[in-house]
Amino acid sequence: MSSRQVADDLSARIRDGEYPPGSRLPSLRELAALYSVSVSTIQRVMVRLDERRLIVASQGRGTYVVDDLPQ
Amino acid sequence: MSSRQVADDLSARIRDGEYPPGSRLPSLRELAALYSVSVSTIQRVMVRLDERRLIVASQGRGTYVVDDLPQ
DNA sequence: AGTAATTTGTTCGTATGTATC
DNA sequence: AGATACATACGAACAAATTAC
Repeated sequence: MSSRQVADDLSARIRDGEYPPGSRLPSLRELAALYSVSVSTIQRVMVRLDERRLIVASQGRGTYVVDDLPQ
Repeated sequence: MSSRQVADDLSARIRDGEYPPGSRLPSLRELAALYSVSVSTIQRVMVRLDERRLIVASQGRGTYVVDDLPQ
């Protein structure tokens, strides 16, 4: 599974409210297990979501859905 | 140097015409050497530029600046 | 109050796979 | 066939934040 596919899936889940604004996403390791891909791939996924302004990552804390989704 | 810093720098160079539309960017290894970062970081940089619709990567060929830059 | 341990994101380095030349 | 190039995987080390003691 490619980083773009996973990014699109996660983006959709965020849009659908499965991960609402302000909530914390599963950790990179957890997401890797969820999607059966490597942590490296999930890192590229997170970079995509970051560029899409959907998440904000914080070292040591976790990755959070932004308060105000674009559009 | 972070992947976002490198991505911002490369984006600016593309915008400035240093890497014009249709041209091929240096290879991942070359870029890694240019910015004194690892190839892994450059890969995340490329994902950012891909999300910004500035480049198109082609396996086995290289990474090219898109013909029509956004905006 | 303070420090050690844990968690989590970030970067690094290497190896393997796939595609192109 | 061989070399080059991007894509994914894996493991390790690092840095920042939190938790446990």
